[in-house]
Amino acid sequence: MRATELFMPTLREDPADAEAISHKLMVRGGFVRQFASGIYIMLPLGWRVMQRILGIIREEMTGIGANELSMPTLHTADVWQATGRYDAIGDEMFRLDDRGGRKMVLAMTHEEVFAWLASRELRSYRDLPKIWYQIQLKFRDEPRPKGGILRVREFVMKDSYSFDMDEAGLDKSYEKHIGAYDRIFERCGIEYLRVESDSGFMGGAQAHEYMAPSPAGEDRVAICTKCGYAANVELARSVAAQPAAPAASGSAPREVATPDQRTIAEVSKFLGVEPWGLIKSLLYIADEKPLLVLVRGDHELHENKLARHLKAAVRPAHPEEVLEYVGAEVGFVGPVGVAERRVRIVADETLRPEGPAGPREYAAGANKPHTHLMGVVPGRDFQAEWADLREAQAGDGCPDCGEPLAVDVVIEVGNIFKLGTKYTKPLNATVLDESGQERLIIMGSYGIGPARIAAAAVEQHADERGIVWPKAIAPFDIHLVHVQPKDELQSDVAGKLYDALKAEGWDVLWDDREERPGVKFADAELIGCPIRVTVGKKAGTGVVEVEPRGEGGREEVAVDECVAAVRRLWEAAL
RNA sequence: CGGGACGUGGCGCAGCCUGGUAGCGCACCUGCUUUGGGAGCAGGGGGCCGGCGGUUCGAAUCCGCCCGUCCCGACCA
Repeated sequence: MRATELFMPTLREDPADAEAISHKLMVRGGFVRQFASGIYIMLPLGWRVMQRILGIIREEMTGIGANELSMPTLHTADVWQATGRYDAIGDEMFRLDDRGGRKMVLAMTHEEVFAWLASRELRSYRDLPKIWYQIQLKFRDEPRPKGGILRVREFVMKDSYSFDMDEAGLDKSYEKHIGAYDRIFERCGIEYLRVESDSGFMGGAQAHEYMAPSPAGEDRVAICTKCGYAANVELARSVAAQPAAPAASGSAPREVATPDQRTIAEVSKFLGVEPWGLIKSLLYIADEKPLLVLVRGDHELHENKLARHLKAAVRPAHPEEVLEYVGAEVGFVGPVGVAERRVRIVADETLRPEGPAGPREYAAGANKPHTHLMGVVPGRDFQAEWADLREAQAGDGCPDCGEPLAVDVVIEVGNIFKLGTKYTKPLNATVLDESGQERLIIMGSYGIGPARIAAAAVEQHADERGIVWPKAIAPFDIHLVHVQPKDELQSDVAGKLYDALKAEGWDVLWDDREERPGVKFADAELIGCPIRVTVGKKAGTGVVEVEPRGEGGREEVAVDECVAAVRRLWEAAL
């Protein structure tokens, strides 16, 4: 394509409201424009990248026998009411009424509609297994869109759904998706991890997320480089790294005055006790009842783990509630004596007294103003229920092999869930088995965010000049910079090269604009096509330049050898 | 939802504190020159200063409310 025919609005400066590298570069490079908060326009370059990614996805989905179809994005509320999600999901769902007053929603995801279709069309075990997928818009009224294209309110998703007779069939469909997904992310040229994840409100047994490491990400994963354990920190298990607190002495807890010492850091310093010798006591509200949550002082509570343990939504208590329920202000809360106030106590496993090291003693808040207790022994001075509540930290031991874990910041680019009958049951999606028995279909659901793949690719492959696209998903394969379009000789060479390169099957962007050379070079580096061919002043002597976008130098080649030189660079490109 | 910031030609910003009817760079249009790293000169077009209300002789500027956008946290298949 000729640049003079292409809508390619590049910007010299970073947009003021962009923070993430991918956001800045995709706006500057003329790939996307923001329409409203969390709602983006895909410009021609951005849309080409999307199509490349979708092409790879389609090939790999076809490869596992999946069928593409297209579902509505405007749903009647009834299917969502049937599965209970109409009420379970709050403001994140866009809701509207039709002219007759019927409740409608914009699709956040499509389990309901796929299960509805399955319930009407799949009748026999002979119809299974099936994998259906679509590439379709999703709408989510995110409380806080951010990171440009990373967290938005309307976005394209590839979502597929598997339908099987039994768990064994589901396992196979799940494995097929793992294979396809591994190949998709590999082919797209991004670095990724497959990690264990929380099945969240999707429900279901097993779930993994595909994560692309990037500082622009919003999730954290714990990974073990030795044995391969990898999990989202919202469920990652780990072995606390820091040493245990002192062994319990026989004496009862004693009060110490700690004027104005509220935080772990303050109390630790004031009492001369390391953070891991403290108990962090956090008052939460679950089901409108108070709940004291305990973790060791050097640990962080992960609220999802708490919520999962309780099977209830939780929120931190307000300061007034803390005062009301435990009788002390925030900073002086502790576990001793709160059970008598009918406050339930849940404590992290690390504090459990039955460990190999036996009971330990800690310092904790005394539930009295400006006072802490020392020598508090879990199990003796207070009782609690035990659960894994703490967030895995870098340096913790791997739960499987004990090696230190690393924690990476990542962008979620895909996920896979074993759903079971969570959606087929309420929508009554059944088939008859060999014996004529009605059986619920076992379902799985599998998503990929193509725009997030693009953003992750930019995050992972960019330099100070612009984007360095992996070759499989670049908007064009070759950027043909025609330095002097008015020069007839150059035009002749550029035109011939354009045809020759296209004839080899490459997509070529021919920059035939009347622009200064500097502008063209800068745009080429910003847009980031894998290979640049420059037709300039030496074209008269039959010489042009070829250059890969990443590291690697520029070389001069004869016009006749240009295609071969490009092919060599193309093979070497990521 | 809690905290913070911002809103002035298409883009990036100054002006606001100390009220007097809007400016800079880039982009855009015309002409000439220039042409291998975001050109030069000359001329030109474009802004109800986010909205509403208030104070004032007079508001981009002061006050109030609202809207929008971004960032941190919470939240989030």
